[in-house]
Amino acid sequence: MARGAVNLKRLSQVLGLSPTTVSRALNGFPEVNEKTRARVIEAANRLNYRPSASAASLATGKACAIGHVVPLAEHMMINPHFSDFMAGAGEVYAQFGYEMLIKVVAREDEADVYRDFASRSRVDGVVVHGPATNDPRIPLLNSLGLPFVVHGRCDDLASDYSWLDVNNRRAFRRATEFLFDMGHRRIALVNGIETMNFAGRRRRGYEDAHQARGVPLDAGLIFGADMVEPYGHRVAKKLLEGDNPPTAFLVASVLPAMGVIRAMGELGLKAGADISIIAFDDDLSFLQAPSEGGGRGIPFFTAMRSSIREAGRRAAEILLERIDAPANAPPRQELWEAEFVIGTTTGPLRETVGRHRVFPA
Amino acid sequence: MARGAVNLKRLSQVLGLSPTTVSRALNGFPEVNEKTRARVIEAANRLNYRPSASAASLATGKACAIGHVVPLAEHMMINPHFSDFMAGAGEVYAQFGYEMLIKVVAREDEADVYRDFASRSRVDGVVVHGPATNDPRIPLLNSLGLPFVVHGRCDDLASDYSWLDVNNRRAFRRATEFLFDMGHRRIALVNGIETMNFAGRRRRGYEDAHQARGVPLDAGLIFGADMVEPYGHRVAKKLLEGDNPPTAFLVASVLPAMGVIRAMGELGLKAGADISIIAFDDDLSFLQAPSEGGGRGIPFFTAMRSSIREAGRRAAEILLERIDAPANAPPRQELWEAEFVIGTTTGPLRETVGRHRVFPA
DNA sequence: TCCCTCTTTCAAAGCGCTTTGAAACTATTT
DNA sequence: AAATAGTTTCAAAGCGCTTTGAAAGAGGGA
Repeated sequence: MARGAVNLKRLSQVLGLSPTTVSRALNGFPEVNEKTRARVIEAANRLNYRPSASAASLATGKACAIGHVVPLAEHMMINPHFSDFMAGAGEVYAQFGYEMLIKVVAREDEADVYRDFASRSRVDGVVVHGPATNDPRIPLLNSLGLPFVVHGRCDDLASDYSWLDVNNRRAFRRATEFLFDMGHRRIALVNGIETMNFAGRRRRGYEDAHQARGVPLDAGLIFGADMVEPYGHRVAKKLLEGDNPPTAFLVASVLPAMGVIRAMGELGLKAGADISIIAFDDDLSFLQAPSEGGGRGIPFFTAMRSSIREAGRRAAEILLERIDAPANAPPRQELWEAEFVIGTTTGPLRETVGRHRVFPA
Repeated sequence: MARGAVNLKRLSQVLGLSPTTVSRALNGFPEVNEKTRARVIEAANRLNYRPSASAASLATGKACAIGHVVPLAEHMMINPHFSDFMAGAGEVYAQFGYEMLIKVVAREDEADVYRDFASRSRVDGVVVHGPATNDPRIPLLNSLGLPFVVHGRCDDLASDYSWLDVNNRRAFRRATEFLFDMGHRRIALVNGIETMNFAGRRRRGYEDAHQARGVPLDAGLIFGADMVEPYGHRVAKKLLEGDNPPTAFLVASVLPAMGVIRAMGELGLKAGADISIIAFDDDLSFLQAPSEGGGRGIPFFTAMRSSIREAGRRAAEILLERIDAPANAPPRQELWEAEFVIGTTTGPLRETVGRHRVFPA
């Protein structure tokens, strides 16, 4: 405690009341006279009284904090997708008087951190990021009795835990079919890392569409890696300079999609006219131009869009709800549909798509 | 505390020792027999004992947590620069057993949060992000007695507080002179928001170079906004389509620099050959291609480079050091020089830079 | 007036840890 | 054997809050 800060004892002395009454008055208990309560609140504000967090935690057993574990690894590092999610969650925490506790650790230490969170009662719950198939964290957290919510899902038999996810499979199926409808047949899939569960679903959606339309899959058009800008650039450059290039790209994030755009720029190709691109758009805040006059202009990318920030908000709400709910409450599971927005990066198939074409006059 | 978790009392009963001795044994006090200590540690591991965080905080007055306040506003939201910094800081915290506590609040509530942090002793120190000129947070934190370190500086008379900053002025002067040396005379400055202190310094560096070389400034070439991708795109498009376009761009971050690249691609211009670009590169992790074979390849952007993640690490170290240091210890101040790396986006001035040029064969 | 109920306040006992000051035990010296 | 010093352990008192169970005060009915 900062030196000289006023604590409950001192405040109650000043008021000529017992600590009990003061505590109750401030915490909204009904059995305290409204006149007394007003007096207490006034004095608390005047003396700038704030209850010690650790003392309150110790007494109540509640930490009023939510933990987020961030793997230190290269992939799934603190990336823009992640931090936008956090920003959304943080808003909700602040609103409900919770703290957000972030721990950056090597992946192999993640389980330890959860155990630590649970037994040291540092947090009341955690958000699980980037679930893999059959992620060991779910059974661990269940056995620890620590409330949690998963951003994403672990497998199709969404079993006994709460999650919030986007219907990635349907979104990618729909986007693929949209490109088919535009006449495209060779569509590159620039996917995220396939160990991440959501990437697998996206691929399945892409495959679903091919199967439904009877278009054969070409393994040479499917890629998976961290969703960073240079990845998109590298893949696009390689494909577009190679033989039999694709006429469209389906990209897992706007970051690699920007890389694809860059590669096309270098080759003199124009998005929409020469090559079509659809990106999954998490509505990342740092890519949005400050809205001039309110509404958003016509989007650049044709995209499957779902705000990851909004997902962060909702995940936080679900978690707080579960923390207050009885332990046997049924898990909450939400599947969101991505919005499909048409921007400037898609167009009908052109007859001749050569490489190093002269820029159209 | 999780139900059934073993606490100090239980552990000491099991061992047949007093809580005092067990606590001292685990905390490395010298006055405990090494044999006893070994026995205690073994039992603690076996029973999976972990001291309660809040109880320890309450008893010691130390929170073992560092606070970061993130304004909810549009600019200086959780952006990639910010989160890379956090990742670096988080590594250091984890290493020293500290927690990172993040609070997302509206800017006008920031002072309240600091007061709260201090009087509720939730954190032992804070990191101040994005200082403005004469930032009110510095006197506030000083008066609260809460240790802090500033990422950046508030004014040139770097007074009585600890900070870590990059020599932005020199970096931008040097980059501008580099472009002058290449023959460029009309150089656009795509700066960050000028209320941020660092943006002012960058502008001054740009102006220094002009003055030193006797090149007149053109206010029509200077811009300031949030460092997002569409900003660079918008400015570049406007300038390059206008009369008397610049031949080079000096950009405050790789994000808007990517926007500039995109605009150039749309106009059929090639970076380096047609237009030169130098960006300030914070070494953002999500823009780095995974290093194949260890070393980093030839960089795309010619850039002033300084790892913001490394800055996060160092800032955390400085803060932890200050927390342990006596209150009257002199502040720590570090000024880093940015590295200048030559990539593919700069080249000598071309005679004729038209617009909508045909892509070179 | 007395008794009963309802409202309002309080004293005291934790929550689980650290830390002070003292006690018990050992080893060394007189 | 007694005194001294050094080592090792402990009982007890907090840290600042919440919460239980009880006491005091107020109001109403007999």
